[in-house]
Amino acid sequence: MSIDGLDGRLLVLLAREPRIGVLEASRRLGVARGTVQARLDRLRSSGVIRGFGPNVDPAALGYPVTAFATLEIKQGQGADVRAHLDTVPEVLELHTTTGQGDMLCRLVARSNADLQRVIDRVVGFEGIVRASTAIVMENPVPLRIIPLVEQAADDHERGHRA
Amino acid sequence: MSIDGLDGRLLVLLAREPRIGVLEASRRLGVARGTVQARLDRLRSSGVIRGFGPNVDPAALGYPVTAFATLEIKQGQGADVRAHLDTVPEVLELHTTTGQGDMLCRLVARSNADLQRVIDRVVGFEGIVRASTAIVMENPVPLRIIPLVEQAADDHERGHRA
DNA sequence: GAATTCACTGGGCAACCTGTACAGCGATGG
DNA sequence: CCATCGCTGTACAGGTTGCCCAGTGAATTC
Repeated sequence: MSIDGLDGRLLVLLAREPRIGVLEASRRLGVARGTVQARLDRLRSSGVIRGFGPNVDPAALGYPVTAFATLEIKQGQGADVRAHLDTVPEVLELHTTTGQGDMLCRLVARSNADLQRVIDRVVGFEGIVRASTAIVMENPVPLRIIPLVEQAADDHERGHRA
Repeated sequence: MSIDGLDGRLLVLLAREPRIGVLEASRRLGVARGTVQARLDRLRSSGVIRGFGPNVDPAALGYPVTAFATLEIKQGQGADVRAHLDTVPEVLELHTTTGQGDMLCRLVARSNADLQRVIDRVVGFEGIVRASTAIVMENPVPLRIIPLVEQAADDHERGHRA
């Protein structure tokens, strides 16, 4: 699946002003409404757009502290550890990785003190050998996708022109 | 800012079925439409809901490889490095952290080979002393917020009942 | 070269939803 | 006891959605 310039502009538009509807988007993009509708359907069914879930800010929920924990897992305990971490609400995401650690997870907590409780809960589990935590101080680049979308669209255009 | 049970149910509902409107949400929650509207306004203006941007899947855009890079920065070069990384589309997010590394960033690439190009571009910059990269193999817990929302709502309810 | 396929356009329709406003009502708190 | 606050139920106008269609142009196929 790849996207063309119109898809790219549509995605950027939606990312910047999520509240606009299909009609308004078609006006902004200078195409017919049906076109926008068809593009959106295609982007959704092809999986490029997973959904339009609300972006909830953990800090506003009372969890202003974010941290990343690298976990080392005892051989063969991977599945158990995954299941365990899945039950901890403060674990916002979990990845298994190559490298010295075996897993990397993103945590949030109510305070630095509370982070200790979260970490204890995370690592207090048979199968986790060691954990090293890095507390997030600043977030200079918040999770974003627009630059990548623009690049993907550009690549496609260039490919056609070439 | 904290949320009560109704806010929690509303957020969960929106997370599960983002396409439903205010009217449908009010029907599901068993409250008046105006109530849902007021709650939504409050959640938005208080920052709990940042927006409703589309969730774009980098893999579907042609970037199926994800990696986390820990960067060590030369003293005083932080701002320059941030500005540099901000210009790299494959850098999806960047955090400054405590711990042995100074920064942690999430990268995507078109392939493992392409990841080398991305990393070269990321670290090919005056001010970055060392980088260690962990490639993501699996993502057992994708970025989520619902469990935390439920816990925050429960906490609030319990606080009132107590 | 001709036929076919495909995406986009521009239009129309009924049904629905949104934004906004208002009065009534019960609970909360001073 | 009174005022405030949030929720309910209702109403209205306007915009939007989902869906349909025929026509056009360009690219693909035979």
